[in-house]
Amino acid sequence: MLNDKYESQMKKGVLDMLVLKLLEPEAKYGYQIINELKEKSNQRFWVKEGTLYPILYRLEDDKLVESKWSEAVGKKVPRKYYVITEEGRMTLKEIKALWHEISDSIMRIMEENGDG
Amino acid sequence: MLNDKYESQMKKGVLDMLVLKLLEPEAKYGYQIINELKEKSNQRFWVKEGTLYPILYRLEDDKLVESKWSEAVGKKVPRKYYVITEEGRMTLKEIKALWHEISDSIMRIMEENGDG
DNA sequence: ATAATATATTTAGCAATACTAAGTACTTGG
DNA sequence: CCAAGTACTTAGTATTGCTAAATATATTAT
Repeated sequence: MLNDKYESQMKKGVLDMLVLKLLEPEAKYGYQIINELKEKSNQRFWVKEGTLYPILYRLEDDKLVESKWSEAVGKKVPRKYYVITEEGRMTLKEIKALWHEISDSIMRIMEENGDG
Repeated sequence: MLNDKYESQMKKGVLDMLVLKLLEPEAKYGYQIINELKEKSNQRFWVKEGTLYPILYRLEDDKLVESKWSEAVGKKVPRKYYVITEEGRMTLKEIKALWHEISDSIMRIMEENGDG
């Protein structure tokens, strides 16, 4: 399907932003982020692990998040929690502003009448 | 600059849509499309030739546009005009709807308060 | 005339990122 | 015991926007 191609391209760049946004209120682990993304977007951002984890590693390389393994409480599977950094919060604000500017630009062009 | 990276990623997928949109009212040639994109987006979509022409070739491969060289009127530089096809018009509608859905999804997540 | 700028298209190669697919490993329910 | 769910990792691919340069003609300035 042609639309699938456009859909995955349109997601580029915004996934980082969405992940940072989900981490804004509190630290979360990978699997949890995947599920929240899926739910909050009505299944539109249904990313596989192979999509999310590389994003998290990138954000960590860029110092926008930090990770900490959970203490072994009981017999739980270990979880790697991601915490947004101060730099991450500032970057999130910038990316968000950027996204609004770009989508406003797109909207202006797309809603224009042919004779405008 | 970190933002430049996000900006070019965020443009992915939407440039095809914008080009189709500009071709909707009438046939245009490459250079003209570049200038209109630049003007109508307040210089935000200031694409280089190496960005636009491959997009046009792709759209042509996908049968969404057709191209015709201009007749040699006087001593004008030859121009290759791109004409949107019927399939292109239908696809434009679909991509536009898709873009609205995706950007609405993004908006919903981004404007959410931390407490849910 | 000559040089510089604008118009106009083409192409090679790079970097970033979403995707598929598979693998590892532990826990829980039937 | 076996299947399904949880949780993380990694290899490899395709797409696409970008840089950069090459080609060629037309117009404007010196």
